[in-house]
Parts: sequence; structure tokens; C-alpha cells
Amino acid sequence: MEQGVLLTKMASLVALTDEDRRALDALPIIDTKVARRRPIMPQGAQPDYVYLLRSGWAARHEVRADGSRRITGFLLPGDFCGIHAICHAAMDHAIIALTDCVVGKIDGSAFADLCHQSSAINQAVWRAKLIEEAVLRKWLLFSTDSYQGVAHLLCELYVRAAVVGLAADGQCRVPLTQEEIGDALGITAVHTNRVIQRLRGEGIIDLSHHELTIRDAAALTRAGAFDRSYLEPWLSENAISLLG
Amino acid sequence: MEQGVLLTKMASLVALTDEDRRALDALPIIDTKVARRRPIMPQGAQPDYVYLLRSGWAARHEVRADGSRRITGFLLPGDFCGIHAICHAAMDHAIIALTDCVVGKIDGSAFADLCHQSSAINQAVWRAKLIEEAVLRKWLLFSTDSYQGVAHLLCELYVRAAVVGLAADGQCRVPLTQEEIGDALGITAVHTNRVIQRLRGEGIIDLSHHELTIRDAAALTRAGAFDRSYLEPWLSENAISLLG
DNA sequence: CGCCCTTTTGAAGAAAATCAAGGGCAGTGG
DNA sequence: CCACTGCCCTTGATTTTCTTCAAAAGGGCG
Repeated sequence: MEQGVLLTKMASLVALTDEDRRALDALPIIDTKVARRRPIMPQGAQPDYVYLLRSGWAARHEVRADGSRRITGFLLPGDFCGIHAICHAAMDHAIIALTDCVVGKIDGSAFADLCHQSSAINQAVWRAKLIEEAVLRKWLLFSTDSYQGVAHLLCELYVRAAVVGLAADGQCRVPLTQEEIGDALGITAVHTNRVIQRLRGEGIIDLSHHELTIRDAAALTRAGAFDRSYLEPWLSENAISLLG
Repeated sequence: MEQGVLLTKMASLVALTDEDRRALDALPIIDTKVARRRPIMPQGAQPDYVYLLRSGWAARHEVRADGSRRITGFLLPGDFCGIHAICHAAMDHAIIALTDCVVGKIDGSAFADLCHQSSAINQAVWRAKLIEEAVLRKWLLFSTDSYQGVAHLLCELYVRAAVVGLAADGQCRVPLTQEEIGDALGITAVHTNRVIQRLRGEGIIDLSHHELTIRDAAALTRAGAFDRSYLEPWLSENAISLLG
């Protein structure tokens, strides 16, 4: 595997010049495998490297004093983590592999240099960060209602997967357990199960064996009050578009 | 008022050279007054300017279809908003004045140039953004328990106010209504009131007339499981410090 | 086949929302 | 100076949502 996901992702964020593409291709990336449930980055780390998720799914999470945890974000192929390296900050949370993953390690200062040299790449990195932040805000916005929360999360994951070519035609692999979905929404696995069953019973989705099938995209969008524009904030057309 | 808050804030994030200070001082800032409850930046805007809150409190928020809203962040003097300008993205949320505010307008490309020229300032802006993101994650982490959530929020606000010289000796002006606190935590104003009364009854805090008094810092820190290190992620000493 | 992890189901209990109404305080205007 | 008004805080009773606890049923894999 070469820089595939990285280029796809960057190109989805900004218009890249040929020079940008060459620079990205030339970026030395060291791939590492991380097994499911293993840490990719511990809380408190001060990474020297920026990490790029090349394949697999991962999550940002924080563990509470009582042992419970909250997932504060899902990472899909093409997503960065450890951007903290570019400003020498410590990780306030941990990153863990949800499936077997391949993680690319990019030297932090090489990455920072690249951002300094190419304004498009710098912009792409900022945009990626702003989108991540927007996602966090949506999670807060919709975490007060579990039904809406689950629906919105599934929309988010579907669209994000589609951007990197991992979803199409209302089908998407979502390798999460119901417990992990619950940890993301701040609800129990039991309650997550009931919400998913409700969505299934209403004929809106099917979610089993880690495969999501959206049976009624309009209803799911409505249930989750989902508007994908926060995932593409530079498209000024503020049309409330469906999942497609 | 000159660049006071800006310098204080930046200096709290990185070590500034004299040149950085001069550059920041030379930055043209246009001040505007915004009255309480008035928008500072609407959702969907594609700002050309980076805004700096010079005095007063503001909030990021999003309104739901049913008219309810969620506050997704509080802005204190020295905080930036509209960083979206530096990568030409649209605002996914709105910013509103919670008190009468003075807002400084900084040309987006001038600001971007400054970041490009000074690595310290670039680092400071990144750090400020990472802290904001860390705050969002803590809100998610602690929003499942209203008691812990209120306690944690008050700790956050106290520490952030202290950083810019607006809090000391366990006293801090917190110009929020209970409804606004509730909107930040995703709970109703009624329930917020009961939680605050509980904290008051336990002798931990006093919060009335927009004045917060921390009567038992250790108990408040405990109640909110608060660890200020996420607000200063470059200090590698991971000691769980009290509010001090 | 048997084991572990995940999903599913049921019943009881806790947390927070909702609905409704009263009370305090500050600013306004007579 | 005092009454009025609007906003915010406070309190109580009821209902909804979600948790907790417990246990059973699938499904994949050694």
C-alpha cells in the first residue's frame, strides 16, 4: 500500500497541486500493525510522530475513575491522530484500535515542514481538525436523545466511510460492537441494543454482523436530524442534502 | 485597551520572543461592541476575519429543530473564534454574546501570515485549538452525570478565568444563568438548579448573583473528577493538581 | 463440541424531563 | 418613592427515559 488513503483524504479536503501530490508521495511513512483492542496512543503521550490510520477503525476514548469510559471519536482510514506532535502537546485522551489496524507513522517535524511549505496542505490539516471539532459538537448536540443520537452517528459514519470509498449504495461495514456505539453516545449497551432494534423494527436500517444497511435514507436522516454540511464546511451551498 | 488579553493569552500558551510580541502588538485589530444575547457570528458564515474576544463572555451554540439548543463551548476574554477564516471554512455553529462583549476583528490573511512567519505563534494557535477540542471531549466525558458535569464545568471555568486574570482566591465572576449552564450540560434549567443547590448545600460552592465562590476546592475537584492538565497539555508533569 | 464474546430479553429502580406555580430581585416608569 | 414588569431562581408532583441487574440465546472459532 502506498499513500493511497492519504491522497484520497487530502484531495477530499482541498485542491492539491501536482507539487503537493509529489510532496505527499515523498513523505516517509512507516507502517505498523496494531491488533484490535490494543492502544495506538496512550493518554499523556507527547508524540513525536503524526499518525495516519491506513486501514481499520480506531477510537479516541477516555476512561473514568470508575472504570467506565467514553468514546469521543471514531477514526476511519485516512484520519490523522497525534496532530499534537506538531505543537508539542501531550495527549489528553487515548487512541485505541477497534479492529486490526495499519497505522502510518510520519515524523512530526517533517509533517510540520510540509504544512509550512504548502498552504493547501496546511489548509487541509486545519480543515480536518475543524471537521473533527464539528463532529464533537454534533455529538454533544445529539447526545441528549439516544434515538436521535444513534441515527445521527450512523449517518456520520456512513458519510465519512463514503468519503474514503468504504461505503456506497446504502451499505457500509461498521465494525463496532453495540457496547462501543453505546460508549460513544454515553448510553449503556443494553439501551443501545433497544434503540437499534427500534430503528430496525421501523424499517430504517439493518445493522448486524458489523454490516450497516440503510433501508430508508430519508427516515434515517430525519431521525438523526442529520445534515452532512458540517463534514464539508467549505462547500458553501447549505442545502440539507441526503446521504447520497 | 491595547493587545492586553491577546498577549496574556498567547504568553500562557507558548514562550514568545520579543519579535513575536512586536508582531502581535502591530496586528491591526478593529474593536466592535456586541450586546448581550446578540450574535457574534452566525452559523453558516464564512468569516474573513478571525475574532478575538476582548471582554465579556460568549458561547458557541447550536439550535435544534425543536427550538432547544446546546451550548458547545464558552468563550472567555482572550479566546479566539472564527479561526475558520484561516482555512476558508463555513461555521458549523453560531457564536453568541452571553454578556455585553467587545470583540476584536483581525484580518484572516494577516493572521495566517503571522502564523506562517512565527512558529511560536503558529504553535500557540494550534495549542489553543487542541485545548478547545480537549474541553469538548471532557464535556462529553462528564455529561452523563449532571452532578459531576456541573462540578467539572465550574472547575473548567474557574481555571480558564484564572489564566487570563479573571479569577483568584476561589472567587470568580460567572455571568451565566442556570439555563445557560444547563444548555451547556444538556440538562434542563430546573435540574441544573437542583444540582447547584446540592453543591451549595454540601458547602462546596456558592453561586449566586453571577458570582462563584469555591468554598471547598478539594471537594469540588473530587466531585467533578477534575484534572486541569488538559488545559495545559504541554506541561508534561502529569500531577493531578488542585485548582490553585 | 464447548467456550467466549456479543446480542437479546425482562423486570425493577434511578436519574432527569416535564408541567405547573410561586417568589425574589433589578430595572422602568409613573 | 413605590408599583409594575420581566427575568431568573426555586419548589413540588408526575412521567419518561435510561440504568441496573439478571439471565438466556446466538455466533464464531479454537
